[in-house]
Amino acid sequence: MILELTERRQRILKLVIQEYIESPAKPVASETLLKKYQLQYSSATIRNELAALEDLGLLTHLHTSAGRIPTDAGYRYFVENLMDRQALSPQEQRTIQHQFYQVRSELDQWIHLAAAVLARTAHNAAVVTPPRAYEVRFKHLELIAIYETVVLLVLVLHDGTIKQQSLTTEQPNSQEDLSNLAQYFNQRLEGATLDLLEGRVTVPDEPPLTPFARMALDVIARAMRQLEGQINEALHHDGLLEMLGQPEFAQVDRVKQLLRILEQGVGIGTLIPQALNSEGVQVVIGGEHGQDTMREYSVILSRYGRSGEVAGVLGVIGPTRMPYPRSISSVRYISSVMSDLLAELYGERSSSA
Amino acid sequence: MILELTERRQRILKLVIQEYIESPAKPVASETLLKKYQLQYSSATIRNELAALEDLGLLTHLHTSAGRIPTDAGYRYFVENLMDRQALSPQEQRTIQHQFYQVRSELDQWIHLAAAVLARTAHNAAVVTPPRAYEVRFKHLELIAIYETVVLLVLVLHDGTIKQQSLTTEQPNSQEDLSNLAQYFNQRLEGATLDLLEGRVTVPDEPPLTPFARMALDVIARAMRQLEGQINEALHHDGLLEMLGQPEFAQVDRVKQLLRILEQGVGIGTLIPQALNSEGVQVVIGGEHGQDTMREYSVILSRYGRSGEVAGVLGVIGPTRMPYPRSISSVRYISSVMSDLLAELYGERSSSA
DNA sequence: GTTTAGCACTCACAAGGTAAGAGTGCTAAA
DNA sequence: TTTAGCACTCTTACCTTGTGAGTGCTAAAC
Repeated sequence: MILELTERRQRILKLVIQEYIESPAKPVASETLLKKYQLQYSSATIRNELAALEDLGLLTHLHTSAGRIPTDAGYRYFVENLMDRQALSPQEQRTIQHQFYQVRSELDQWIHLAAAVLARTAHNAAVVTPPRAYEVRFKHLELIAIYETVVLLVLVLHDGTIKQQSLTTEQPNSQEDLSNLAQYFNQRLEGATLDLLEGRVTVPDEPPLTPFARMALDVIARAMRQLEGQINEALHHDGLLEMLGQPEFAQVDRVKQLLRILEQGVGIGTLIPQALNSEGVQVVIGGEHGQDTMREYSVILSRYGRSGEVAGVLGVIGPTRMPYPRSISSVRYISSVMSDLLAELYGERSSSA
Repeated sequence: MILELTERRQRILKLVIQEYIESPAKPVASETLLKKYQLQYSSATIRNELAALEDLGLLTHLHTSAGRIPTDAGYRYFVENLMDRQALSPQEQRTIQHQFYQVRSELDQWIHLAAAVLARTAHNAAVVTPPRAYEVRFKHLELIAIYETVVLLVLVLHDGTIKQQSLTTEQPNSQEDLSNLAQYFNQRLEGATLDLLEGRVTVPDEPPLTPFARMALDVIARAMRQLEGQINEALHHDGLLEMLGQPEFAQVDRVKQLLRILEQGVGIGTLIPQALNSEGVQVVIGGEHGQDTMREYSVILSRYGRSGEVAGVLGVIGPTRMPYPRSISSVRYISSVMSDLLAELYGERSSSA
């Protein structure tokens, strides 16, 4: 649906939305607009225009004598046509760069930092999935004798994901035997995908695997299988506290809803794989995608890393009344920073944003 | 302070507290007690006794014509003297055992499962710290070439903790060189504490470390230093959603308080190291320990694992009005299950509870 | 001395009623 | 097309009142 709006209507719509976002959440009255932004026409004219915008479905009313609030369509129009697309200030960019620089070598801190920084920058809740390769591939195995009959298996995958498992054996193991076995696996399995594992180590003309080696292989296969479909489960979030001050969350029911979205991925489950395969920043406003759970929330997501290689998703979740320009800039900028980090780690195949 | 209460007063106090916990959070009236528990004395007598218990500081009033609610001291008396110390039902124990059995070899899942199970069993928020050794000791190092000049360093500590770091070098590295260096470190550093690291690898009559080896050693030292004081930061929690239905959290401010406790460790920071060095289940009711933040919350903590060896802390946090018997049983049982898991992993030095 | 019936008293809470204020929508004139 | 003016609507805050729950006290009963 393409809407042709007169310049004046565009201007008024934009002001209503900006005012509503900053007020915060107070319905916007014609008189307020007139006074605050010194418009050239009277409040009656503004009222006429507001009524027109309401007929177009971009604004609504809570009751006859209340000011206007934007509809989902109104926000959508704002995001696509009216919004000032300003980047984060150089000062903020430097601060963020600096924070990431400090943890650049600590892979397990990345997503925590990303979520924390994003939440604080966008003033909303943030979600981040860890970077994962499109395909799960074996990289390295380590077997460490922890205690006579207990072995710690550390599996490193091609994208840097690490899984640790413990194995209990009948007989005591020497570290030497374990290291040899690990080396054997490392030589044979380098780069293997899940379906290649078996074939690489069980070759017709060779002695079969020992029971322990068989067990280890099974554990590796199971771990890799588990990681294949795990994107949603690994959703990390931050910034809940940031949001609870907002008027939308004055009643606890709303907080519960939000928790279900953030902790259990209800409602954003489908959006994440979608964002992983898209370019640029995705904005979903309210119930646009037919998700009833999300009717009162907006989600701004972006992939970081490179599609098909190692990549993850990060984004912001908040009430539909959210500062879109700032949120979008934040998501865009932080995803570019994360992309650069990944590029550094996996070689310069990726390009900087 | 030792309080001598007549049997009747004890009985009434116990009923008031149980009723208040289950009502939920409704002040308890004399008439209610009489009807619901068919006491042998009249409501007037009960009122006299209630007034006496109030004089002793075990109960209070919100206003003259309101029923009684317990004070912190009342809860304390209840927990120490009146509570029925029932264990979890065999059925529940089996379910919990079963859940832990399923992830017994996946170390990184333990604390997630523990928090989830504890929260659901105790119907409150749960906190769990990962198992950590009293002393941080080197166990194993792995250096993996990820990309020409990028190396993934995987450090395994003696307690099973894994840290991953990336290193960037000037020159490309061969996996063979890396493996050799790792092996060299593994031989020299086995079991070394932080202050021994340096001495083990820089021996007077040997060639000095290569720049890369020096860098790796620094990273190891930094990681170990970081882990030394990290108990609080690693606090994992679950069950927030579980609690929001309770009347205590009807207003969002309370939710914010709770979040600050769970996410930032405000108010429980000191309790955790304390629990780590104590035997048995610790119960802190309301502001007993002078923590103003915690005035309206109770904490039930227990160590799991063995003091001085590998151990962690788990527990329950809720409003002072919490089902103490059940929470305490849950914490006790799950800490014993976790202790058993640890014992299995690190040998039979620990005893089952 | 302990228990209990009886009753006055207190306080929270809900219901109803009113007034004030914000803001629209419409009309008619500019 | 714009705008002044005003009636109308609806929310919100505030008060008032009534009701019910529940205590605390007193005086009689056990």
